[in-house]
Amino acid sequence: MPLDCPKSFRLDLVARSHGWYDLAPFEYDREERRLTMVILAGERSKKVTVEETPQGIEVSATGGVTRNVLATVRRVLDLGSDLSSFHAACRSREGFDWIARSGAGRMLRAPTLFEDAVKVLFTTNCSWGLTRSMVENLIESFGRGGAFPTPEHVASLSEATLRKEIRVGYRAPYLAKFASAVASNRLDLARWEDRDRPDEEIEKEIRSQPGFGPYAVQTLGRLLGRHAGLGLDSWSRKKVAELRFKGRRVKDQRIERFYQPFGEFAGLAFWLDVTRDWHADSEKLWS
DNA sequence: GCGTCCAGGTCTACC
DNA sequence: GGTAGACCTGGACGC
Repeated sequence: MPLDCPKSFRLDLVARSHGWYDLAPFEYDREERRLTMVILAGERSKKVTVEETPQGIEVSATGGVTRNVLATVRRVLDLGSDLSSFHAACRSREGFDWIARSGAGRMLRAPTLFEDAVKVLFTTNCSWGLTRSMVENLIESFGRGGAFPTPEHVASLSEATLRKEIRVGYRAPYLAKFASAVASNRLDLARWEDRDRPDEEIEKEIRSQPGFGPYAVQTLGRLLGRHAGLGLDSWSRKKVAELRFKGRRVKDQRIERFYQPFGEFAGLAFWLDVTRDWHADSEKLWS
C-alpha cells in the first residue's frame, strides 16, 4: 500500500538518522532501501515492511496493512514533524544548507514511546554492543514473534531477572520502576507526546524518572521532536570536537553556544552536523 | 590468561 | 553548584 508522505521524503535519511535501525526489532537493508519492524497488534505480532520504490514509499504487513499499521509507520518515520522553519534556518547558514536540500531532520522512532524510552536507558554508560544485547534479551524474554515487550511484561520481571538474565546490570531498578509506573498508569507517556505542553514540563517529568539524566532526557526529547537540548554524550562530544573545534575538547557550554543560532532546533542542527558523514555517499542525490 | 580501561551516564555524598 | 567515586557489562588492549 502506498504511504502518503512529502515528495522530498527519503527513507534512508530517516532510517539511518540514528542507531535505532541497528536494534531489534528493526532491520534495515540499505541496498534495497527496505526497513522492517515487528509490532504488536493486540496479542499478536506483525512484521511490517517499508520500502522506497521508484513510485514512492510502500508499506506491507503480515495479515495486511490496517489503519493501526499505517499510524505506527507514520510514527516510526516521524511523518508528523513540520520541519519547514528549521529548513528555512538551515538554508541561510553555510555548512547546513545540505539539511534543507536533502529534507533531513526526521528521526526514526520506535513503534511506541515506551520502547524509545527503554532503548535510550539502554544506551547509557555502555558500549553499543551491550545496548544491542540488552534489547535482544528483553525481546527474547517476551517471546511474541520478536516484538518489543509491553510495559506490563517488563514490570512483571523481577529486578534479579532484569539484572542476571536480561543483563541490564545496575539499570535493573531504574527499568523496573519505569515499567511499573507505565504499566500501572501512574505515568501516562501520552502526556510526553502532547505538543501543547512546554519543553520544560516534559523535561522535568522525564528527568524525574530514575536513570534518566541530562543525556537521556535530551535524547528522548529529540525523539519527541523537542530539539532545544543537544543530548551530548561521549561519542558526540568527540565528534563535534573534531568537526567544529579542531579536535580540541571544549566545554559543553561552548558547544551549546555554537548551535544556539538554531534556537529551538539547536539539538537537531547539532545532531545532523555530527552525523552528516553517515550520508556522505548520498549527497549527490540532493546537491 | 589476567588486569585495566572505557563505552552513545547517572546517582549520591560531600564540600 | 561543582566534583569524586561507585555502579553492571563486555570487548579491546597491553603485558
